[in-house]
Amino acid sequence: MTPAILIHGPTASGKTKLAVALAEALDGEVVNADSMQVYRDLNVLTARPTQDELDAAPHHLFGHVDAATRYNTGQWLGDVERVVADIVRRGKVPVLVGGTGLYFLALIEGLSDIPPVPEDIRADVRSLLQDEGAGALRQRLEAVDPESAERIKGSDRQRLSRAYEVWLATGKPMSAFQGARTPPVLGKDEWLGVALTPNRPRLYQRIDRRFQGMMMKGAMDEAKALVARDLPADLPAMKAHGMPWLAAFVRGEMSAEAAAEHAQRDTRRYAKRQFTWIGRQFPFWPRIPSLDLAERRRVVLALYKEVQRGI
RNA sequence: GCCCGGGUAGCUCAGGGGUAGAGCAGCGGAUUGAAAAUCCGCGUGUCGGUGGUUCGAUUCCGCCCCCGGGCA
Repeated sequence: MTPAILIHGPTASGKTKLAVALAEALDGEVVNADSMQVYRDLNVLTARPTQDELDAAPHHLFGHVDAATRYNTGQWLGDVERVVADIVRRGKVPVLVGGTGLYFLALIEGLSDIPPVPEDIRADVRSLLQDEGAGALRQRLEAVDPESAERIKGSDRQRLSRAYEVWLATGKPMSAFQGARTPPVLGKDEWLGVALTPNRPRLYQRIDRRFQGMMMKGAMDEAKALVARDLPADLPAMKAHGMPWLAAFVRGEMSAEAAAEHAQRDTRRYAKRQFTWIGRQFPFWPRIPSLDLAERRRVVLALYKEVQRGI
């Protein structure tokens, strides 16, 4: 098949521009691999591609989910499998781009084959966590799935919840599922992964400036509209960088300046975690430290040619 | 020029003759359907400079430099 290109890198590293440039050069189509850019209600705030960029090449899985939905890795994997298959069938090059490392990991290594957990069970566990706390949830989990409980550190509410949900839904410990994985959407020779790794101080500067730019492009209106929907605060979409703080500003609980500072700080911290992820999970993906678009494009196209020759 | 006050971590500051803390920022790590999430861990330092007193000075003394305020 036509090999796909996977572009990963910390937030504000210029992934979108590079993806569009590559799609144009290779007659490709851009596919979103970012957990927040899927939400329709979040455009400016998640730095989705601009109209010009959308016009330059076909785009998929951007803004196709409502903010009220609890979208997740499994759903994305299903969506992306369908989209990539279609792109390949039409003889185009899939260019997957995004900041969500877990999505890429699932894409190339598969996920444990765990049946979907019904929403009512998930809601039960959420309220259990709310009422009893992480410690109690851990105790419950220890009783039914000691192996997972052992593996999950501290009061990691999310992983404790997930493991307990799986047990409630399937009657089996999550650890029993984790030995095997679903076949990956992209096999070993079907993709080229590259990681954008700009200098950190410069990236932090870009993050801070980009947020200012978002504010000028209507981020506040976007936040207001989302707040007006009065959705549960624990929805993924409500946790997009800046949303909790802008929401606090909208409610009159915080100054705009403080909200901006918090949003920028959260984003910087996220970029730091992304660096860790790239370093540890994708140690063999070629690094591209340059911030220059033409240089990046040249490097990736050269790598891509090598991959094509190898197939 | 004179008189005060201050120069300690990236920032705001505490401390005080036995080479130093706190908050924020930051750094390292984990990561299997919430992942822009969630969690674990870590003070990162010529205590402005230079002489002196002292067994020992970031701390006390002298001089110098810088910042703020006051008087001229």
